[in-house]
Amino acid sequence: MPNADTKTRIMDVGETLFAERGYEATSLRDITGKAGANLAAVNYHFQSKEGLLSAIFQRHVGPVNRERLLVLDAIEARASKRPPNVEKLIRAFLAPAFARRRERGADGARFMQLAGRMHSETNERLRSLLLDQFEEVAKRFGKAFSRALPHLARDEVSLRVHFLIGAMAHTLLWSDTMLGFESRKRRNVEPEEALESLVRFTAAGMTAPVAPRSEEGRR
Amino acid sequence: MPNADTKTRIMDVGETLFAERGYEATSLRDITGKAGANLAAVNYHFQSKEGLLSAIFQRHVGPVNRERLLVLDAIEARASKRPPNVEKLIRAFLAPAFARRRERGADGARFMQLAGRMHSETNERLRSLLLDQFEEVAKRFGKAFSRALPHLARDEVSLRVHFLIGAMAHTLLWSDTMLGFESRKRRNVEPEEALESLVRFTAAGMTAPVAPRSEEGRR
DNA sequence: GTCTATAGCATGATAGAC
DNA sequence: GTCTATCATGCTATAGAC
Repeated sequence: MPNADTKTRIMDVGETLFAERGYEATSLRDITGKAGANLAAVNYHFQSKEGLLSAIFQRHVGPVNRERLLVLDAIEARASKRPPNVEKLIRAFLAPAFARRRERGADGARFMQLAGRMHSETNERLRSLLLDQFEEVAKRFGKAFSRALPHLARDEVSLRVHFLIGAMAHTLLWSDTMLGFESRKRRNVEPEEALESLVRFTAAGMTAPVAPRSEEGRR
Repeated sequence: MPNADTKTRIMDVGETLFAERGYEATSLRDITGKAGANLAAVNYHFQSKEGLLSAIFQRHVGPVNRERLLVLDAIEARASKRPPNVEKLIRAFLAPAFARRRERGADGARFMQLAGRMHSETNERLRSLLLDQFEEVAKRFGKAFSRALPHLARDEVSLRVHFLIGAMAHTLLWSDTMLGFESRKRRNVEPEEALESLVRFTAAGMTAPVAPRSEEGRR
């Protein structure tokens, strides 16, 4: 959308470059140059580089997280007393992010990549951008997974949720340019295909038995 | 080790800062300052900032990947004709990285974090640093997983390996300062505990049935 | 092998005209 | 709201003395 107003154009380009190269590796000059805007416009509209990232991130993550919570509401209303189904919980968590990609085309793909990247961001200030946005989702889904997996220790559930998030973040970041693991050939992965496969994988992982199948495989 | 020679001190500090803040966010001045070395020393010993990262990375990843391949050799020798056991393959891939942490203490923990971070590096030049080092491991383990999961399509195996790597990378990056998913309380996770849990999770994921349990959970 | 000094350029941010 | 010009600082890298 090269005809959008300056503020939007900056956000669009910023989204692309932050997603492709990362926050630190992208300069405001890169962004304003590509957006056909003046360098000073970033500070005028967003106060700072961090402000720009924040605005970009919230544009997508707000709707995605609202959708996640809506689906979770529906699941809990239907399950009411019984513990919720793990695969449904996982799908409620993952599908809205992948759906946004389908709905928004290139825009959505860029957001997915940026979101994946933010999960490995360790800068405290940038990280709290992400954590603030996820506070309610984290709390609600954490509780739901604990209820759905009552036989697991709390810490074990927490670990497994981290694995789920890691697998998701990696998929969001790379599914556009995924490399074959054996050869280095690139291939694109359809978001729907990646989602279905990821749900299967993580649902099996979350519900895995606590006691290892055999304790001799250790060597 | 504040008494090591300059070259080693630079590598140690570089490892710490690259792991904590990322490559782009760390300057050579940060490194040489903390290492009590001269700014020019980096270029003298390592030619460039990239050269330093490369040296740091190879110091650990070489031994880890050699160990991975040794264990894989043993598994394939024992299984010979039959397809190898998936959980053993996973353990062969994951355990050497976690073992290095146990053996090397703080050094190993820093390396784990750096390694986790490299998996979400998209800079082509830095990324090929990682891919070059992993070429043989990727090829051998890719083949082994395909043999161990003959009922799955090649692309499905490849996707699942990516999920495995994503879960691993996230765990390597965060296990030192893992946040509870519900509350934001930090807690440290013992590497052994994380490894065992990760193996269980990913073994279940890799061996998950292809056909979804029920196709109505879609909504 | 280590130092100082500096080249040469990029950075985020802002002041102030229009 | 957009521009130019510029500040102050940071960056990687190198030349050359010791």
